[in-house]
Amino acid sequence: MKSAYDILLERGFIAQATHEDEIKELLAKEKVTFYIGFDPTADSLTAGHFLTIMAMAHMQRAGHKPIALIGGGTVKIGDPSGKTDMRKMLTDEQIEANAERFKKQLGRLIDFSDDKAIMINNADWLLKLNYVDFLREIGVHFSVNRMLTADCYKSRMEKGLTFLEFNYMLLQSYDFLELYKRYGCTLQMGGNDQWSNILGGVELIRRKESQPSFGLTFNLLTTSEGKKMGKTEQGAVWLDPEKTTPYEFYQYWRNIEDAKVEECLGLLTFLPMDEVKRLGALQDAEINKAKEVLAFEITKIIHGDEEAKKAEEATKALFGGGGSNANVPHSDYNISDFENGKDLIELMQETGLIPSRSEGRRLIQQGGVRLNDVQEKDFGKSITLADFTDNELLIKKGKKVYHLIKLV
RNA sequence: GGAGGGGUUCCCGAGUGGCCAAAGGGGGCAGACUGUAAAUCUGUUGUCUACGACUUCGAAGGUUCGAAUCCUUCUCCCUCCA
Repeated sequence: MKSAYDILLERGFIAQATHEDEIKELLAKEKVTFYIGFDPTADSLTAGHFLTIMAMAHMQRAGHKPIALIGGGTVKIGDPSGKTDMRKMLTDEQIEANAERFKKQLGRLIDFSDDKAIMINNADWLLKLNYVDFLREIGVHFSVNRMLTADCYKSRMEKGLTFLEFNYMLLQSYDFLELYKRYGCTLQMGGNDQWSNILGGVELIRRKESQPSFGLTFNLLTTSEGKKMGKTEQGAVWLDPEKTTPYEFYQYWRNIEDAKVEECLGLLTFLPMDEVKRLGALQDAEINKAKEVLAFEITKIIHGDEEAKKAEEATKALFGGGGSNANVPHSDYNISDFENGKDLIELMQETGLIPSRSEGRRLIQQGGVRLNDVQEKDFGKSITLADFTDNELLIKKGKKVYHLIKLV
């Protein structure tokens, strides 16, 4: 049987490891307790977190025990790694609310029943630390000189780095030590941007406990241009269906660039690797089939089978190939709303297709709006019942954004 | 604490009295080409009751016929010195 390490390697997760051979051996013969941290900076996890959660799931399936560490304490500091600016400060209430939502979302992907996994918040120990004691016990083991050479601080050396943020590494390292002592956690994993922070913890455990511990990082999802993936023009791709609907979520992955299809299939689905390779090898227009599979599988993992099917159905209806309109993004209106005509731009604004009337005008003038697939060039257009077909009016914005108006 | 330099539209960054709703780039949106891809080209990118009006250049006052530009106070940031 393949070890968890082999699986992660094969699927393309592994970026760096502190002790490759030892970790490989350890994961092959022992049940390992490992942890990944999530700072509750927003009220939902994002597609970026999804990658690490998948790694966690693979590990759990291979028999290891995950600890999902909610960073209720560390979030108050803010990780400067890879950030060009300091983060906004969050209030205690926000942090708590965010942490609650993280818990729910993680619970969907990781099995926390029967002590198969642990979820814990580092606020439990970080918030009661005594400053002087902490400096004497932990701070003494860190060299400022070495910290400053860390890659993750480089960009901040020009823009400025506060002492607050500079301490982030110490706190994360302390977390690892704490989890090591509490649960015998010997492995920390995370995105590759966490490398320095993870190393800090490994070294701290070696110095304080004279014991080995390990770190492993994952490749981050980036576009072929090297930008972070999981972001759209509207912001991040969220795992919360209220922030990013399953349909939008599906569409995001359906529109992934060709070069990333195989990588994403490996990282973000549970499909067997030979299937991943087969799909990834498809060429030209054929690769769209692979993208359909990718979008469906990922949506299924996050939102469940039913929502994935709905998203797929809606996509078929909109982009050709039949299917019913039932699951297309839509708004319900009364017949009376259109009896005297309703301004098209106003309607588009109400459905969220456009943020302002000016935007609507531009869009229409540039030929970016279609009503039931007929281009509309008149920005003063008033929609009446005559514009509906079978009580439905499909508004298309650009090539990919649809909204259905239903009369009820 | 002292000296100096700054805060401009989503971001970076020009602009030192009217020609400024503000150059240029990035990003976004739309059009063309396509495969719901990438790349490329074109247009566009404050708001509105739209050939005009209104609100924007850290904040509040002031000078002026007229201010992003000048003055005053405040505030935040950066650099050098201590």
